[in-house]
Amino acid sequence: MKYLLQDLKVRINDKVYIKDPESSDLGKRIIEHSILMIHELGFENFTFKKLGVKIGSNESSVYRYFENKHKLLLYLTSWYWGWLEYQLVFATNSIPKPEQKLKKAIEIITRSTKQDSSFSHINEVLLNKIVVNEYSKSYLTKEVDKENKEGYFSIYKRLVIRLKDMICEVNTKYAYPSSLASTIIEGALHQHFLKEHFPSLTDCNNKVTPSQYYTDLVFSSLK
Amino acid sequence: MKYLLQDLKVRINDKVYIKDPESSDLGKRIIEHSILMIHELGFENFTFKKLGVKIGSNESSVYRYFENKHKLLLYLTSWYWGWLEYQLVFATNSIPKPEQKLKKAIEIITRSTKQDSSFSHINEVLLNKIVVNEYSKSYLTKEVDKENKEGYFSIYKRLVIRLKDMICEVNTKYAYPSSLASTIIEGALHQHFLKEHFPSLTDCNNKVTPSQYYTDLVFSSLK
DNA sequence: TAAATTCGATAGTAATACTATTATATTTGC
DNA sequence: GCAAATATAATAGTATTACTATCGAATTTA
Repeated sequence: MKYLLQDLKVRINDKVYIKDPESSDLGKRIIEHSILMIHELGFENFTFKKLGVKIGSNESSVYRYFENKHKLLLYLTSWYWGWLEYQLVFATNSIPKPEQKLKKAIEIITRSTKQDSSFSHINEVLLNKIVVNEYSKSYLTKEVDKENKEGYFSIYKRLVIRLKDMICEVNTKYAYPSSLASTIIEGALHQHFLKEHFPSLTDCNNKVTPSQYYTDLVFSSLK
Repeated sequence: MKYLLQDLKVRINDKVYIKDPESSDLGKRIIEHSILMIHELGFENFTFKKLGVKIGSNESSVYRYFENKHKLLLYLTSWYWGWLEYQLVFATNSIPKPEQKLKKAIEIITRSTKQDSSFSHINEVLLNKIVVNEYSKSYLTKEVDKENKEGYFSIYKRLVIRLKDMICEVNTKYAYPSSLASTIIEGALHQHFLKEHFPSLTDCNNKVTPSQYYTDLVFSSLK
């Protein structure tokens, strides 16, 4: 799978970038180092100027790829959700039983990324941490409806709906499949965050994973 | 209850402000209009300069009350959680049966605020919307551990733990009471957001409330 | 009534988030 | 192999943000 993923290009709404960062060496360096720097500094303290210095290039060159850092965040998180969707489909495709399929899906979605493919310029482990810490900021804005209409969140939405469909396959009668799916995906990020920063607000720790919690939660509800 | 709440002063960690905004007329105007303006402009576009103009005062005067807008957000959200905690305790105190008590608690926590006390300078309806849209930004920062140590999130944590305790009273054996409690509180905000901006990702709408969804979720898990 | 506090006004700084221009370097198309 | 097109680096500049500092007038309090 590692090798398959290597050649996979996640297709991202071309309105989030001005010039496709996959199309040049500089573009790839922008992606690579923006992941490292956003992880290191946090999104608020990250600037294109600092990124320019880091990649031995110029602020204005970065602006040729992305309109602003918000669009860059949309690019990175879209890439992450696309990558996760691929993993989800790949891992669950061949499972015939709905229960087992859903169980696997929950596992894929709620686990924290442990290793990156270490070939490409994208470090998935750090990108996962960025999503935990920064994803909400990409939609908790005044522009969310406009950007949603333009399709900036379509990969994420597709992922939630895939999970919803799997829930429905297990129990057609369940009344809240969409809410449950969105709860799992968004909630898993939150539990990972709590584990790191507010351990008293979660039961997840070294021994108990978010996967276990959500598996229990989901199958109790669908029973 | 309305009248009781009027006189209730939510006690907020005094490190979040430089000068207690409750201690002066200007301070109260700062709180009142920052709620209106953050709701209107969103947190990112809100500045102390704009606030100064709105309250017919000066940027530098606002800085005498709050170090920066992040601290102001911490103040507002702490106030909200303190207010909600009061409502929770008030409404559940006299209920003897653990199941009914928890049911009521879920209702209080997951409902959207429908009316404000309309006496004080704080508009709870708008503040609730601010919490839905902005609360995550108060802790998804690089300073979260430091600020957590200084007690900036203690009211919120106390609320989660109260809910956790109620969950435990219903079922002592349940393995994930803290995670479930944090899921309800954070997840309810998320479902309200989805209802407004991503209706395809939730089952909540005019007819189905987050309260119903979470009540079902919780009691299924605790069965 | 003196002292202390509060507030409004003004000024100033460093950083951010861009935009514009130009010269050079590299790629590509013929 | 050369001209044209494109990409990049460097520089400069602007508006806004997020503050800090100072000062004098008004108000409160002791």
